[in-house]
Amino acid sequence: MSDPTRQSQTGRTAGRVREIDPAAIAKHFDSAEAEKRWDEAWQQSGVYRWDPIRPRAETYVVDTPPPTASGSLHVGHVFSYTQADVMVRYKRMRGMNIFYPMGWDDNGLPTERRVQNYYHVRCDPDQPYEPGLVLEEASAKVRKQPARLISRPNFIEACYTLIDEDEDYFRALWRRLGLSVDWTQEYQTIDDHCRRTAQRSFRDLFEKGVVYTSEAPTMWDVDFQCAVAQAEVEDKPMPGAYHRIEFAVEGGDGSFVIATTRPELLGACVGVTAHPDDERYRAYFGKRAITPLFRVPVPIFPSELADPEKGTGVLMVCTFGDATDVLWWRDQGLALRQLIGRSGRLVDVDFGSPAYGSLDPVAANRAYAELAGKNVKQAQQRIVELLRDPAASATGRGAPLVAEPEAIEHPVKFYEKGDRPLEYLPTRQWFARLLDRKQQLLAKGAEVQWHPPFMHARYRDWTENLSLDWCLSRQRYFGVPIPVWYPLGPDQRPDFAKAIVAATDSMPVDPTVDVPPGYAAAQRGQPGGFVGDSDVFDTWFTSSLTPQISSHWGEDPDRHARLFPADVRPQGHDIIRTWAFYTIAKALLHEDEVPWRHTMISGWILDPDRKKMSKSKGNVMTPLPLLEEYTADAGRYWAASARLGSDTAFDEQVWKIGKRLVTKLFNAGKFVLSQPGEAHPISDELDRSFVAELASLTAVCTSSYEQYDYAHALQQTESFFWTHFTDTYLELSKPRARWFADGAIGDAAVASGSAVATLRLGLSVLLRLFAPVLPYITEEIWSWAFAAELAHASIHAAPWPGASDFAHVPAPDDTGSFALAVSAHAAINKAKADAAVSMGREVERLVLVANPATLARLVPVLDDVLRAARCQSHATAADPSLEDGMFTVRDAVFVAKSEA
RNA sequence: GGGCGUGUAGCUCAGCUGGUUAGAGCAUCUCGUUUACACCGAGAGGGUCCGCGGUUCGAAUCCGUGCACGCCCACCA
Repeated sequence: MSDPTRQSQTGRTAGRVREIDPAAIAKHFDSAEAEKRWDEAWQQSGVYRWDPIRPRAETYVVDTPPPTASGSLHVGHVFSYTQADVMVRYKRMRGMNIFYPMGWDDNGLPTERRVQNYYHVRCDPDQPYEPGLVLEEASAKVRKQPARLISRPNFIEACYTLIDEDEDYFRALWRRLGLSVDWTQEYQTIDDHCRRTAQRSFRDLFEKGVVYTSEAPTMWDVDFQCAVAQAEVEDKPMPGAYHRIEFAVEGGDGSFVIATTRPELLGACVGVTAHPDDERYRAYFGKRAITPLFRVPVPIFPSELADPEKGTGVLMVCTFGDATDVLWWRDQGLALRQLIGRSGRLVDVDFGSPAYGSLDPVAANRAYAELAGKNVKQAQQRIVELLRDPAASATGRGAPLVAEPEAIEHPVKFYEKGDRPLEYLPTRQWFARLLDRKQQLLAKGAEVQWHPPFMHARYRDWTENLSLDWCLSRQRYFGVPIPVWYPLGPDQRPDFAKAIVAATDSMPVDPTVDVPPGYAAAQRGQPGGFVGDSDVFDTWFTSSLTPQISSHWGEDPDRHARLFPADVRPQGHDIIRTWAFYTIAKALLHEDEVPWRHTMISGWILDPDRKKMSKSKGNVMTPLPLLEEYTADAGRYWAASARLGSDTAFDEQVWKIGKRLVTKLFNAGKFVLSQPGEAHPISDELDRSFVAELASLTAVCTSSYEQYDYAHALQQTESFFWTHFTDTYLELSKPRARWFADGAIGDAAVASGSAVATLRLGLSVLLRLFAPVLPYITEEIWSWAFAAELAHASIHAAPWPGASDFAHVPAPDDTGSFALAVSAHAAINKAKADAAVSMGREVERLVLVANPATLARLVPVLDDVLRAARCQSHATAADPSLEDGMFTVRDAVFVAKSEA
């Protein structure tokens, strides 16, 4: 189909060209009608269908980003998905067999949240399943009441219902936008196939010893009650305060004051540290401090990580205030005094127990009773009051709080979707070992070609600075279950070291429902029986497998070989550290491969004030009204005008320009294809020099696209189309093109045929250069004549323009001829503008001035210039002072309007 | 604190490996209806290419440096 040797050539076709009847074509382009019609035609003809038979080398595989359909739809989606589609369309026209799937990322929190809000429900795993439960969108009245509690299976059903609706909406947008997706290759990250792929991935990593489970302090969101990975954490500046609290040194020899922003963790204090060189505290190293209020002795140790400049230079180590606390706790083998529970409230503890070892358990427990059950904020408030009481002192020298809290602003870690600061809680989680593979991760990242290249730095920086293994498990409901069971001992305690991973052929499994091999269902939860892991995977665990999901890794080796690694991953720069990183990690861990050879990184759409668009700011633009007003092609034009990787302020003006271009193409197409003519070879100097310009434009566009620089190709094509084609060549060749209709014979017929053939070649090439960006209008015009004439039913399956389009056109005698004609034409235009006459006004006579060499070179195209200007007679004058290629006009006399 | 990017006309942006007088579109102004297009055409005005220093016959472009803006990462006592 795309074999260039089978391509017929405009201008070579024998006999009359197939012209259209301009009257049969609407005055204006009805974009809405055309978009609907062509979308249907494309789906029917299957132009975007992947051919599973063609070899890998001819295949271009796209690892499409699966959108979160439950998220809000805005112009940013149009932006980045169009940029990818433009590249895909180019590759398709280059003859590549395109694999371009669409997935939906339904897993996880965004969907759960949307279901909770939409139906005003909460998932409660203890509720019984209600078969056939039908939920409705919650009314304002219902929303005022407490959310309805529904069972986990009901909740998951509700998720499925809603994502189906959301996906329909997205699908409609993608179709409207003209994304050349192969809709037979669709997946949902929650469907059986994806769950199987994710669980298979886990099993493979388990067998390779890459994943492990451990109970360790993990970042924890107290609202979602869920573990969080390093990649999902962001810092927010928060107001806080230094609280200066006096500790005693055991044995009565001294005291010191620590500064802390988290006084509520005083009861969780397990140590005290200062810099080894800090003279103020050197004497205390090796001794024990006594905490005020709770009177617990804790070791005092030196640490390089303590900053003498910060606070008072000495600080309390708690389980756990921050990441450094976790480090110290591990390195020093400190006690574990976990005060903060999973819900973010302080749990009950006994300060008299050996784990706490208070010297005055009664007083400690009395104080702590004031805090237990409170959340962090409330506890902080209360403990500050308690610390103002001199009786709480560990030194007996007055209130432990030695100064009023000093307000500061400091960065605090949040889950990116969370509302309250993260806590570190010791919980059992599954992890993937990444820290010991940094070098390989960096090497794979360097193997990928990043577009633009500087985006590679983000990947590199993130990988180099990685400090935690990947926490894979999440305490959520709507996700892919971790396919693991644990044997229960006689005491009903799970043996985590003997995890039973589901067999590949049983996947997908839900361990909370399915039974592990060798056990009976009745043994669930029984002594000597088993228990299923109730957690699900981090959503990235599944979405990092999109290349393998598409290639049917582990299921269809032939397909996998044809589709993996993919050729290109389009995505946003905000998810380099997550999606790109984890995808590279997975490909490395499973097969020691890169997941794709190229990645194209789109920028963001900012609002006109250069602020990021977000739902909460209320500055989100929805795309459909824009597409209605300006056409889908115009929206694509806007998206394709922006270079990869650069954030772009939304500018409706660009949509307007896009629409103007569409209209112009429509009109130019109508004109060119309505010229009748004998299809003579392209012979005239003007025509040949125009074709030479066209060929060089084509070469520029091709090389730009090869570098993923679609924006440059578009800009060049647009500028050529407007200035060289419509403003100039069309005008210059128009008189000759019309000769045929006037019954020209002999040389005139040849000259006329040359013009018509050139117009058609120009249009055909320009349409194809525009086709990746403007699929609708180009297809529309293509269908008028070229589809039959050039034997490619769809422009999107037509070959990308190249040497074979120009091979039959002889080179011009002077490659500068066209530029000279443009320049001379412009000089006459200026004379008309200066005289305030219309461009169509006939010229009785004029004098064309240029330097002698330029005048001589102009001769072969002079007639075309003069005819286009409606010039009855002329003279030339030499002015050696003028630069090469420059013209001016003198003594122009115009035919009076009434006569004309 | 580390890294990346950006800075060109009133606005949005092109200007590749250095090469005459720096470009486009929009906006402004003037003129013009011409059988593809008034959803149009022709023309004009408008710039210390962020500052400073350097390399060079020649710098928007290369080097150094400073400034401004944006982003990523680190910084949580």
